[in-house]
Parts: sequence; structure tokens; C-alpha cells
Amino acid sequence: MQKPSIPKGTRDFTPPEMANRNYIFNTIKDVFRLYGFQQIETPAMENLSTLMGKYGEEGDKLLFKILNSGDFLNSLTEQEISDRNSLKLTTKISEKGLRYDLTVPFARFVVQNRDKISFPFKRYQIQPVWRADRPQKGRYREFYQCDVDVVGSDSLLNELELIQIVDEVYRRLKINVVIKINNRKILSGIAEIIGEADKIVDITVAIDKMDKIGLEKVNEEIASKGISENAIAKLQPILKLNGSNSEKLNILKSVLSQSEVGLKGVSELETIFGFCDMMQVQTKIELDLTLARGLNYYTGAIFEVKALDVEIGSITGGGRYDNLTGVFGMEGVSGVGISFGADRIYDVLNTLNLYPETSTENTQILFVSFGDKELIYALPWLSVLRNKGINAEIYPEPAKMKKQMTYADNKAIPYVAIVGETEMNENKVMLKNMKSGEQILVSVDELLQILNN
RNA sequence: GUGAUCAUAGCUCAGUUGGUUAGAGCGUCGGAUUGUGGUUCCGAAGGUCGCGGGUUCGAACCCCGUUUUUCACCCCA
Repeated sequence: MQKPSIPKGTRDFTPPEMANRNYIFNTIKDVFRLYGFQQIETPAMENLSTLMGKYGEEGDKLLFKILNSGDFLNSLTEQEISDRNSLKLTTKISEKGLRYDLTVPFARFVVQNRDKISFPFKRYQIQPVWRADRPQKGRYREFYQCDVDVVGSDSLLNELELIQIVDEVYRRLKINVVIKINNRKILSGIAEIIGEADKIVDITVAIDKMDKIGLEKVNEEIASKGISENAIAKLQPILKLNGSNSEKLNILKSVLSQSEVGLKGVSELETIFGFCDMMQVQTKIELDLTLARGLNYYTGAIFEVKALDVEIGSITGGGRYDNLTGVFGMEGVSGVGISFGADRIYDVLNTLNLYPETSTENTQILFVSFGDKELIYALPWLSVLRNKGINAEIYPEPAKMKKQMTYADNKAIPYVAIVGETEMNENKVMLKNMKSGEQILVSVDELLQILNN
């Protein structure tokens, strides 16, 4: 017999684990709805042509591809098989893939369903995504993303609302976080004024190392990337950038005074910070120039949320993309969105043990019986309780009392209703409080009264 | 994709320089207790030592390969 197993980087979830995960999903969902977002779903698999080329070269490698059905070798020539070119072969034998994120399928959804939606379109989507990554801490091959996006509106009020959503979700989950924010236009502005437009990535990577290796080493590293001395000199105020957000913005304003796009980015951030002040967003927001995630498609704000008490990478990320639907033939639709990483939030909650004690998913009362007659006697009682919305179950056979009681104990069911001949004769049940051990003989009405408290 | 690391009962783990029949705790099942769980006591079931090959008189232990676990890099939630 073979030992059962599941693919690398995937996980099973037990009932108590699911209760905890549902707590996360429900919290996030509640907040999304509070801000007027509506749910959609898209298929687990997309056409490979929809997915390929949207996440850069790395992303293409991390896509799970689905083998065509039937005799997929039949469509190949001898030449193609003997060439052993995996990359070329892939397009011939696989035309579907598992979704890699929710943003690209959403862009596809918007373009395809434009007749059914009206802008601004506020959608949320909570579904698993798959990446053929090598699993490690906080990294899985199957994990859930909880996306909120609004498309068809340039207003920075959308950025504000997303920040408010982050603020509210983590307040409810009781996780201490910091929101890091950057703006792609500022990064473009920096590249512009030092005349090295294609070096943004190198520069942000170097800035990121400031804390670790210090100013001198960072300058050496930038120089080694072929950036001119003149440009490095101009970069110095940016490398030394610190202080409050407004202090940082003031420095950027003077450094970027010659860059129209850079100043636009600064003013966007000023507006967003102003909104957050006015709306009294509690979470700390930090301007962080090293944030360069998703550089290929973000065009404005870039967000990332980090947990303060657990080392686990970012637990939420997102930004504004001006033309994501462009690749699917629909130009000029701007969107901004963020994605909550449910599985990393789950890890954070697990390490900090932040789950609420009362779980409403649990069974409230278990009926146990001494014989077949008692079993049948209990059935109408169950209906009465269930009709009142009380989670109730019955041990389905008159097993030994010890076994039935152990079952209740293991499931942490707070009440047990014991049914025997004496109880039946009086039209009552023996209600036992499993925590205190007390038990009393009760009628249906008395039972309902106790369970409703 | 690169570099480390782990794998023994359902779970967590022992297992001496390579030496008879591979152990413990927890869990499961049964009993002490035929109307009472969470405490206690007794008993039982449960193993191709990840898989394949090699060295050896002899391998859970040493060597090679492979898969898996965990971790770092890259990238990301």
C-alpha cells in the first residue's frame, strides 16, 4: 500500500484550523463589504495566453501549466520531440495554466464583462492562487489572496479607502502593522534627474541596503552599476533621506524640482497623507523609497503592509496600475488595488495566538442515548433546537456512554443532553453542563431558555 | 534555478563504535466502570526505519542516487 501524501507546498486544513481561517476570511470580507466592494470569482485555470508574459520572465517559470487532455503528443512532429526544447514544447502541449494571482484574471474579467459592469467598479475576490515556487517560511505553492480593487477611477480617494480598509482589517484582527507606501512616479523622477532611466531597479535595491551596509558601500555599489559620479552626487540627499513623511517629501520636492513626473508623485503622496490625517487613520504609514514591487505594471502608489511582531515578509501589498486592461485591448482604464495574503496572516495569528475564544461554528449541544428508542425520541428535540438556530447534533448510535461523552469532550461541545428511559417517561432530557459537570432534568422550553443565554 | 538541511508507529521523538526480536510518550481501540467525559490503573492493535541501489558475515546507522521536509538566495502574499 502506498503512503498518501500531498504535493509540495500544499496543506490540509482540519476543522479547528478552518474555523481559524474562516475568522480571517470573514473579518476581511466584512470590511470589504463595508466599503461597498462586491465579490466575483474567476476560474482556477486560465488560458495560458492570458497568463504568460504578465509577470515577467520569473513569473512565467512559476506558472503551473496544465497538460492538454487526450493524446497531446499526437500534435507534435518528430522534429519537435527530438529537439527537446521544453519552452517551445510547452506552448504545444499545454494551453491552460493555474492562476498566479487575482489581478491579471480580474483585468481579463473587466475587459470580457465590460457590458455588465459600470465604472468605477469595486470588486473583491477571495480565491487560491498557485505558484511553482520552492516552498519556505511563509511561502506556499497554493495560497489564498484576498483582493480589493477599484477600476475606472483616477481619484486618490480610492487610495485613501484602501488604506482605511487595511487600517480596519488589522485593527479587527489585532495585528500591529506598518503601512509602507511609495510612488512609482517618484522613482521615475529620480531616474530622470540623474539621467539613468533604466537604472531604477539597481538604485532601489541599493537604497534598500542602506541600513545593512551603510552609505559608503551603497555608493560603491551604485557606481559599480555604471552610474555616473554626477548622478551619484545628486542621489545623496535621497540616500540620506529620513525623518517624518513630510520632511522626506520636502527633500524630494527640492531634489525633484526639475522632474515634472517626480513632482506629480510627491503631490500625490501629499494628498494621500493629507486624507489619512483628516480621516485619522490609526496605522503608522511610512514613506519608503525602497518599495519597488511590481515595477512592471504599477504606475502610481505602491503599498506594502508588514507585521511588526512577526518576521514574515509582507502580509498585504498592492498599488495603482494605469493600464492593466490595455494588454487585453481596453485602453485608458486606471485601477488601484491591494491583496491581503490570508495564509501569511494565518501564520501571524498562529504565532501570536490572536484568535477570539468563542467560535460560533461549534456544536452547542450533543444528544446522547442509551438505546434505539431514546435515539428516535431525541430526533424531534433536535429539530426544535435547529429551527431556533442552535447548532445541535446527536450521537448517531447508542454506543457506550463513555464513548459518547468522549466524543462531546473532544469536540468541546458545552452541553450534552442525556436521554434514557426515565427522561422519556417525563418528556424531558438530562442536560449536563460539560464544564461544571452539573446536570438538571429539563423540558424543551427550559432547554431553549438555557441555550439561548 | 542555486546552496544547505531533514526523513524511524496516526502524531512528537529516542535508538550507543554497524551486532540477536527497532523503543517511549501522546493518540486510537478494549477492560477496570452494563446511566456519565475531562483524573487514575491494566491491556491490545499499530513499522518495507521515505524510496532505489551499493559496501559488509551483518545496515535505521556508512556510501551513491532519488523523492520529501525545513531554511537561505532570487522573486514574491
